[in-house]
Order: sequence, then C-alpha cells, then structure tokens
Amino acid sequence: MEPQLSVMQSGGTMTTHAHPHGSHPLEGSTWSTMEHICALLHIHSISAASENCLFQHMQCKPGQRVHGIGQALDTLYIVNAGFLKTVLGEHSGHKRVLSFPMKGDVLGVDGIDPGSHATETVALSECDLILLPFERLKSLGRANPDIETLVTRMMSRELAGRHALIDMLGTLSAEARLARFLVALSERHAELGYSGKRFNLRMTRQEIGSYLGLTLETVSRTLSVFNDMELTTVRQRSVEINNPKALRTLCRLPPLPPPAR
Amino acid sequence: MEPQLSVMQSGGTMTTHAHPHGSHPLEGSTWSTMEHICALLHIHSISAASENCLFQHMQCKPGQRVHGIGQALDTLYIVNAGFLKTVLGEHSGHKRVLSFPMKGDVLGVDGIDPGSHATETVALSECDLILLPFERLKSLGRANPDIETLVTRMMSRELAGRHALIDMLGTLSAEARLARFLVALSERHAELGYSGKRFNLRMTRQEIGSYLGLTLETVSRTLSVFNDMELTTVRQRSVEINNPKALRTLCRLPPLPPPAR
DNA sequence: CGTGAATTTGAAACAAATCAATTGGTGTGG
DNA sequence: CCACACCAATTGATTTGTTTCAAATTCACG
Repeated sequence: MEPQLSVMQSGGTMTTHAHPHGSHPLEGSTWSTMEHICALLHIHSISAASENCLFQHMQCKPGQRVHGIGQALDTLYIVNAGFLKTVLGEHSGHKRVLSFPMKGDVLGVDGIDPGSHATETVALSECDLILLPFERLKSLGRANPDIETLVTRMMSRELAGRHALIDMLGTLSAEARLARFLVALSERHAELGYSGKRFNLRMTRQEIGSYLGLTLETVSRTLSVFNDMELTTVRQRSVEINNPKALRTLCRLPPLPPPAR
Repeated sequence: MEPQLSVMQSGGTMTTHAHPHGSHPLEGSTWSTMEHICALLHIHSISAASENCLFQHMQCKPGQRVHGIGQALDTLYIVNAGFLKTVLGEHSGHKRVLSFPMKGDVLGVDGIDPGSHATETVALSECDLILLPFERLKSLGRANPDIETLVTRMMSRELAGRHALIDMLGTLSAEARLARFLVALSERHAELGYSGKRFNLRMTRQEIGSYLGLTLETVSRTLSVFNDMELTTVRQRSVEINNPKALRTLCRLPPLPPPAR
C-alpha cells in the first residue's frame, strides 16, 4: 500500500519485546513529523507550514497505564507501534473494554469535552506512542486550520468505531461477534503489513468478552466451535485463520438471515 | 385493579408543544444568534466577535427525514424543539436506533470524517432545527478559534453518549435498560422544563427496542412489570413515574450487584 | 519443577427471543 | 356515525442462546 516506515537503526537501547512477525524496530526515533503522523492516520498530508514541528514519542511496557480515568486531558496519543486496550469506567458495575487500539489509532479523544478522561488506556504489549500535547495542538490549530480538521476527523473516526460496536452489541449472536472480532483483527494486521492469516492475541478471553459483551466462557466456547468447524486454529493466544470466507459469512446476521430455517 | 386516578384532560391537542419556562418564544423567529446556540448547548458563551452572525432555522413534520444515509455532509443541526431519532444503517441486517435527540442535541457530527452521513435522522414530532452549514462553520472557525472548540465539544459529547449506550448494551439486563431509558428521559424532560414525572413517548416499542438492543415484546413486557411493581404507570405512549427512586435503583447492576464476590 | 493465572469444557439455570394470538387505538370510507 | 382495516401494543407458550457454577487442563514464570 503505502511506503512503510523506513528501516531505522535500532539504536542501543534495545529491549526484549515480542513483536508480531516481521517486527519494525523503531525504538530509535523519538520524534515524529506532522507528515509522518498524517501517514499514520491515513489523512492526506497537511499543508507544509508545519514542516519544522516535531512531536515527541513515549514508550510503554505491557501493563503500563497511559492515562487513567478522571485524569485531566492534556495530551492525545497516536499509536505508532504496539497494542493496547481502552477501558470504560464503572458507570454500571465493572469495567468494560471499549477498543483495542493499535498502530494508527488515536487515544484520548473522549474526554475532550469534559476536559478529563472518561476512559483509561493500558498497554498490552511494548508500545511506542506519539504525544500530541493538547494545548499545543490547539495553538497550532489557530495558525493552521488543517490541524483543527485533523482533530475533528480523529474524533469522527472514533465515533464511527463506536457505532460499529453498538451495532454489534445490540444485534449479533456470540458467533457473529467473535467472527467479526477475528476478521477485524485479521484485516487490521494485514493493513499493517503483518500476516492477516496468522497472528497472536494480546488480550485475555476476559478482555475479549468484555469488549464483545460476552462472558469469557462464551468466548472460549465459541472459539472452540470455530476450531471444530475448521474455520480457525485458535490455541491459547495464537490464531490462524483457515477459512476467511466462511468466517466473513458468519459476521452477517445469524439471528435473522435471508434463508429461512 | 389499576387506579385510574389520573386527572389528565384527554381532550388536549397532543401535537402542540408548549414552551418550557416560557424562556425563548422563538416560534416566529427563524434565525438564531451564536449566543442562543451556546445556551442551547450549555457551553459558555463565545467571545463576542460573532455578534452579528445568525443561523437559519428549519421546521420538520413528524416522519420527515432530516438527512439520509450516504448523503453528503454539508450541514450540522441543533435541535431547538421537538423529538427525533437517529438510525444507523444496516451494517448488519436491519437498522438500529442510535439516539433520540431532543432540544439541545446536535445532529450530523458522525460522518464528518467520511464526509457523508453514516446515519439518518427522522423527526418523531414537529421539530425546529437550527442549521449550521458546515463550510460556514469552518470558515468562522478560522476567524474565531472558539467555534472550532464548539465543534470539538459537540463531538466529544456525542462520543460520551455512545459510551453510555455501549456500557448498557454489553452489561445490563432488560429491566435495567428500560429503567435507564425512562430515568434518562425523565431527567431530560425535567431539564427542559417539562414534567419529569409525566410525559409522552414519541417513539414506538419497536424503536425503543432497537435502541436498547431488545425486541419490542421484551420492551412491552418489562414496562408491564414496572407497572405491576407500581414503579410507573405506562399506558401506550403515556408515561408516569411513580417511584423514581426505586427506578433509579434498578438502573444499577442487576446482573451482579447484591452478591459480593 | 511447583505455583497461580488463563483457558477449556461440562451441566444446569435463566433471561430474552421467537412464534402466535388478542386487544387497543386511529383513520377511512361507506 | 359506525364498520372496517391497519398498525401499535399487550400477553402467553415455547424455544434458544448465553450465563452461571464448577471442575479439569494448560501455560507462563520464578
């Protein structure tokens, strides 16, 4: 698709981290240009005015919290590498996973209105994040309206993601939810240059269940069913998609499909 | 059995909507100031620069579609009066209701990124909407950054609303969902100066079910349960809240609250 | 090599969906 | 004005999918 990140020198500070398959050792770079950010977000590059403005990176270890609930919103983050989860606070009872951000996703846009985060974000793997200080973003926006557009589009995209989730939670069977989950993961991995056919889950069954509105047992069971049907080969955290087409079919509307029964 | 103690004068004109608090008699006025808009949105008024810029209104009849799915995004709308529904297209099978906007809510912010609407919005009653032409909003934003903030906050708020829905759909029982729905409606009505104790539903059981991720039968049944418990007196479209406190309690976490673990 | 967490699997309980029939309200035309 | 047709809403009986409870297995890690 697009020019993947150039090969960069891995530098001295190498930490042991299990990356997907062909890993991108971009530990070395600690600053990103606006151009790079736009590429990450798949947004047409912004007028050149902001050539010389750079954004700092930040590294996270698995389990580390990027931001917490109630915390003041001072920074947005763009995932440059790694896998995370965002969790919604206990409006009702226990926490719920809202998304599993990965490369190219944005963190923190909820909570702009209240001024403080409604969610928390936790790294599920070694992560590399780009920091977008919110105040700086705003002042940049005054000089260059395109940057405002950028924020707007990030939020709108976030909204679209929520819509997909709502649609799923309200309508679909457990099988369809899991199928969608796997297909989405697969496609996402493929987009990022990894294998879409074979990858590892970074999250527990519990977290998947929380995300999909199911119990961990149902997640496990349904995955086993997919295995039995030979659609997938899921063993613990490793996933292999054997029959993508059939899986995609399951994503549909098993509750009320066109063919009668 | 049921005490028909209601004093309701049935002969009223049910389609007319009286003004709450007699605050803004702008039936006649077809233009709104930025100040009025900020008041509607509960956002601190914006710097005076935009004194003389006015926004046109638009009236809708019940059933009328404000915008459709796939339609280019050229306008945002603020509800000045009336009740509507926003519906998500058939990503999977049939349509799903995403929200029931009323006075002070914003329509159309989804679809800013793709540039076209992902949802459609339909009036459920006589409506009065304020039009915010998107291009105009953007150019105003260049002159006055506060306006950009306004858009940002509108979107962030929308996002928060979706989070609440996601939380509900994934976690709560049918009773809790209906309880939340009624309580939210009640509070909203109260905020707008109407009675929070007694109001009319503008939507069908089907639409409520779609919104809450339930079937219309379950909605009807659950409402009947509330009636039997004497928490409410719901008869067709008319709602009376008899025991708000108990209702609020039901909103909690019926799946797993009493037993500690 | 043991310990504890994550996962798998089973059986029973339950909530909600589905199928189906009835009632209630509204509007139209005879 | 009443009778009919149509749509929304209620209620019942049954079925289904998912949760819950419980136990066994696998894996990661010190």
